[in-house]
Amino acid sequence: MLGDTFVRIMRAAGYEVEVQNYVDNTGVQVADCVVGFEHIEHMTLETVRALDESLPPERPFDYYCWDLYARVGLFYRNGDANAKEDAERLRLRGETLRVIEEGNNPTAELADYVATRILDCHLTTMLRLGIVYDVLPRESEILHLHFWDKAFGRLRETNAIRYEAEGRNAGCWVMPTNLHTSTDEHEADKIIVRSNGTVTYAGKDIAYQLWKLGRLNLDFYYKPFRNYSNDHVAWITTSDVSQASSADAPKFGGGSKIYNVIDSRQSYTQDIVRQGVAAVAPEVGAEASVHLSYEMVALSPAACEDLGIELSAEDRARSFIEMSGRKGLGVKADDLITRLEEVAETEVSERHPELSGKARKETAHIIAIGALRYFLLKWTRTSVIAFDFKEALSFEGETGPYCQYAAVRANSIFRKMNDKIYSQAIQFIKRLKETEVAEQVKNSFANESGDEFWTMLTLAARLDEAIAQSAAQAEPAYLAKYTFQLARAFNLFYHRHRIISEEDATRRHLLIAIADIARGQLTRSLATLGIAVPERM
RNA sequence: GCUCCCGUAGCUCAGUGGAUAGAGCAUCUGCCUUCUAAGCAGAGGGUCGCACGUUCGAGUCGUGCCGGGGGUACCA
Repeated sequence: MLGDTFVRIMRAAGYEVEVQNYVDNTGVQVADCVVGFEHIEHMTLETVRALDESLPPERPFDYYCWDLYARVGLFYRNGDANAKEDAERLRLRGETLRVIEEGNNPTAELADYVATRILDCHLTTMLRLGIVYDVLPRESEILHLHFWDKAFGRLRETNAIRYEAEGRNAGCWVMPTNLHTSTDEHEADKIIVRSNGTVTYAGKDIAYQLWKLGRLNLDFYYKPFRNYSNDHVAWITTSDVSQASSADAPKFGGGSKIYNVIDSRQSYTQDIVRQGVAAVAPEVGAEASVHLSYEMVALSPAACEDLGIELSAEDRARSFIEMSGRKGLGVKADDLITRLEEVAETEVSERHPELSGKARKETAHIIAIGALRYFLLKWTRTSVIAFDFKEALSFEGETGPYCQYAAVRANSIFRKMNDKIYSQAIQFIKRLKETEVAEQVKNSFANESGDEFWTMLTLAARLDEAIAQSAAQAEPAYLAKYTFQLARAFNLFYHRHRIISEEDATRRHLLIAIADIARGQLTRSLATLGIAVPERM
């Protein structure tokens, strides 16, 4: 949500932006799902595929894997959530990870199926929120197309990493760093290549970021993955030349600046990655790679209760509880969106019984997405979001629907206004430079409403400034706050002035012009946040 | 230990060195014969964690302390 909105803001500010979604298809989470299928359920690619096809639409493959992943967490602990992980069972993960990385074996094929299906589900969920991607670089290609090998060579040449022959990290390639000092418990150096020869995420991300900056002189092969519309396809990387249609794909990567939208808990890893990138490509330096970090979305104690999760007395006293996929502790985006849509539909049906079922659903969807997007965007990136159902499902006060409502009210003025009154106002405003007209306007601004007019107009005029500032600070919350202020100002303006029925013609022309400007700016501001305005609400 | 972030109204949070520190929620009180009340107006509620410093001026910058959280994995 943060990344998508930042993209919209950057584009609105005039930048050319490419949207990538990194597909970590050789990582531990995929490996764990595969361990679940192979060693708990004793399934193969064929039976997993059959299972997938038999799943009901309300509990699709990603839901199944969410549950399975939590079961694997228990499996590693021999069924006791509080026990230590069993070293023997944990070895299954390591072996699975290694075999996946190696490729060309049944386990790797199963992993590929699982990762691809999860990705497909993920894109569908994101599309509900209005989020789309340009390219989906897969971690497996970073390895198979030798991105890593090349980056590895450069890291060695520049002495950014060194081989440890002995000690705790014997057999590993590590990157020395002074980002923090070492203790008995914690080594200062970061392991880039494990003693079994596999590469850590940090290593793969260094290679990936070098490609993103056009500093690797290698490229992926591409094939279409998802058709959003006729002119927008999300391309996925492949190492299989025969399947690729790279010639039809746009040119990806090679950016001058990259924003890596990653949880602040990964800031240490990102610092390491940036250090590695800067060592290999000193000409672009560390500034070219920005860690666009954000604090986590956690659960409020009340939300845990709503989810039926029992909390210790200690946890209940906390302001938030961290989500955990491994513990199955979290809110699934699809569930939340569906719930928001249901609540919105109830409201829409009450207010607009005349609308068709289809129109109600469409309106409810727009409101639900507006509510969710604003709810997640109103917090600054450094603030932990303690997710609360009551707050997230609220449509009043500082919310997306409040802002949408202001725009809907504005539009409804113009829907009810007859064309003649509107065109009169437009003609009048066009003649502003004429002395006589200017004099009339000046008089209208001179009375007690003048200040209100100016407040509304100057605030509306600051949209571009708000977008520029939001882009410069990489802080979507700034634009969210501005949008709310603009909506609030319009609601007050709407309340204070009758527009269509205003009898003083000059005053009416001005009210119409101001309302027209306000609704235009509000609509643009909302669109930049990825929030649409429904016909009615 | 080291390191990063947070501490502002009952709660959740904004706040770009500059005016009397602001929103939303919650509580209380008003306002629908009108372009939509998912709205508007009003009331109460503050030692901006503490101390010292820089400055004409500090919620904002610096130093130290106190409290909370994250990271410091051969996870990501």
